[in-house]
Amino acid sequence: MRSRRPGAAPRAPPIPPVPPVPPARAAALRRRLLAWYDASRRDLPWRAPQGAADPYRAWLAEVMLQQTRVEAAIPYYRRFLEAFPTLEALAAAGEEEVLSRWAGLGYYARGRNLLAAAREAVARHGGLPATPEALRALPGFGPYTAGAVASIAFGVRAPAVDGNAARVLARLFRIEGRPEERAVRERILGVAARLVPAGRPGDWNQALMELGATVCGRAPACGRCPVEPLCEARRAGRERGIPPPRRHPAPALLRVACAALWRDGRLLLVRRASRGLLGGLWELPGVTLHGADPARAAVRRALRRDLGLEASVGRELAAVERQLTHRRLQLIAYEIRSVRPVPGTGKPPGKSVPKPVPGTEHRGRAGPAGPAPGMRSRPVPGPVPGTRWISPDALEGVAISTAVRRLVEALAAARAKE
DNA sequence: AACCCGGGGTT
DNA sequence: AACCCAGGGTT
Repeated sequence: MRSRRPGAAPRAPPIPPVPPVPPARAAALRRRLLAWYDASRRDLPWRAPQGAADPYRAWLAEVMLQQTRVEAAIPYYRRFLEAFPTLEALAAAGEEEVLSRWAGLGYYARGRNLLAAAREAVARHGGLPATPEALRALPGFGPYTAGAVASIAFGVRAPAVDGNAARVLARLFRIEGRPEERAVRERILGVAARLVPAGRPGDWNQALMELGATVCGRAPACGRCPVEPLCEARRAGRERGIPPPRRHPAPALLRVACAALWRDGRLLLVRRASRGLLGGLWELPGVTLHGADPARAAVRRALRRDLGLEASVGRELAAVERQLTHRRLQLIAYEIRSVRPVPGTGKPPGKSVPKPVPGTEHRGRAGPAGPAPGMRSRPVPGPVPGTRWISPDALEGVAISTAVRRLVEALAAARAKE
């Protein structure tokens, strides 16, 4: 520590540089970690027995693994690959079809971006491009996924730093501070870029992540760690404090009231807008409640505005509550006693629909439906754009969130008891 | 930089 | 209940 000379200007705290990565240390880390990976890597469906992975499969796995644990993604990966075995098959698919295979996985923009990127890759490159820069230009490819696919599938010497790798590297090089801050992130990325070996970039990146997932977690098992002797956080006794935990505000409550419209044992579903919460998925027609909104009146207004239906709203039939990361989602379904078309709105032209507060809208449709679906009378049973009737025991193939699935199941159970 | 986006497991 | 997960997009 050098003392400041009298008269010298007080210096702002220096920006910490990327920690040095001596070649000998890099070589030791690579040797030990790759040996450990060869011996104890998990047998995952998208991993080739040896060598480079199939680009399409590696990409699909990476997207499904975004913010999603390996064990949770595996069954989805198998089913998705069965439906869309190749990049070309995916590119030729429809969004509804893709989203129905994604249903339950969450973060549905991943599914939509996956389809858009597949189409773009086939059209512009005749397949997935090999460089991180070209991949990065496709929807759904951020820095991590671009580096992961380039290194794992194409052998490009690019880093791929996910949450696991970031934690491992921060500990190995004792990088203190919050990884959300740019300076900290740049130091981690700097170390990562210097460490990737030219020989086995994909295995190296996966080894870092694998170590973070199985050994170097929030509560690290240093006794099983192949690089413990090289870990500066461990040497300083700081392994448990790096990285510091993030804090999130308590999730807000989102109350949604909806209508259980039955016809011939089937329920009416409407489609949500493709952006925002649960974008592009099907749900019961309804509305988000604000404050102490009376639920039944709100449902009545929503049916009139969105579907052109005059309805009599009955009692509560079912309710479910789901915990999302950032929301407590509460769904309440009400009985619909009778329903008839609002006079004069059978063929609404460009009727102005009140614009919902962004992020709180609970209708997926651009405008009112055409012919009203009658309950007893059956005026025009033809399909209405943006709506569909589904049987509760035929939910496979329907793009529907877990929350709405639970609600539909509860409604079917309540109906069965009558 | 801050916020949004699901669902589920671990501690 | 807090925290996290093979992150990316938008503002």
